[in-house]
Amino acid sequence: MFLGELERQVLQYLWASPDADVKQVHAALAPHRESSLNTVQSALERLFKKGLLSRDKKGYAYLYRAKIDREHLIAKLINSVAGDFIGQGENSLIAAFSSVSNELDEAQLDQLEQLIEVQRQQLQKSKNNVD
Amino acid sequence: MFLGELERQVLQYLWASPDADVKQVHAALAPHRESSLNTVQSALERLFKKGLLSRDKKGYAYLYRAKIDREHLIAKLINSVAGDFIGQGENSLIAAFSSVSNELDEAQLDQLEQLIEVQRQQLQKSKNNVD
DNA sequence: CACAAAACCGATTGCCTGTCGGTTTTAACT
DNA sequence: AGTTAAAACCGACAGGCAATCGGTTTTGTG
Repeated sequence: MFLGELERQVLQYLWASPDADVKQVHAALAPHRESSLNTVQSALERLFKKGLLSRDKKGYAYLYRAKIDREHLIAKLINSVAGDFIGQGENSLIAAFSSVSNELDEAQLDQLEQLIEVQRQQLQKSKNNVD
Repeated sequence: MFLGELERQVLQYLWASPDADVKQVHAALAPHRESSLNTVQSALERLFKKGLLSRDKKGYAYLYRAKIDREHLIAKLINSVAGDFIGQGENSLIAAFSSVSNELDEAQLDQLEQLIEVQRQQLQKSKNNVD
């Protein structure tokens, strides 16, 4: 999967301001980019067709929302670029982690271990909920 | 940065068999893909222009080598797709890690911590070499 | 039902990969 | 040095996708 510059900006805006219509998105992007309203409309439609946005009619216009949050999208993108280089047997995510890990310094490794600890607690919690 | 299918296959081959000329690469890819020799040549040239390969003349032909190993390339790609969504202040790599970490199970977290440990030792070693 | 607002469609541009034929360069051999 | 075959290089074209936007159709509302 690949996203263009405008599509990324649209997504960023919708993460910050969900349930926006085309005019709002266009207005918000106007300072940074001189795209016509139709152009923004097209980007919204493309993202919708890609399954990244959902929408509901409200009066005349559609209100758009991101169907996926930033973290999950980044995870998907990482999986996508890494998966192209990693065999089916291997676990892409772990392989990707290992690809990056040898560029990290000690402080970053500390941060990482904290993230792992958080995720461990998360898993423990959902386990308890199932019990 | 984005790589096409043929470019990826070429890279994969060169990682396994460095210092190959066009004919070798073409021969190696032939079973999987029916590209002409010129097509493979173009892919090699494009990768060279992108800075991903180096080359030296040996007789008639150039011998190509990957300038970057698989792990570093994946790391670069991750940085590239993640960086588009992450502000300049933030550390893209850590942010990317955190994006993926909430999809990992306990076994994978264990693997990750091992990787971190390995990297810690790596850092310790290079520190000693400097001393 | 009329009409304005928004959605939708189609065409165009630009960029990139893959494709390859044909020409130019060049290494090697006599 | 000249010939020649091998390989590099150049240019063109197709296909796909994002961005662009004008113009037409659909549609919600008074």
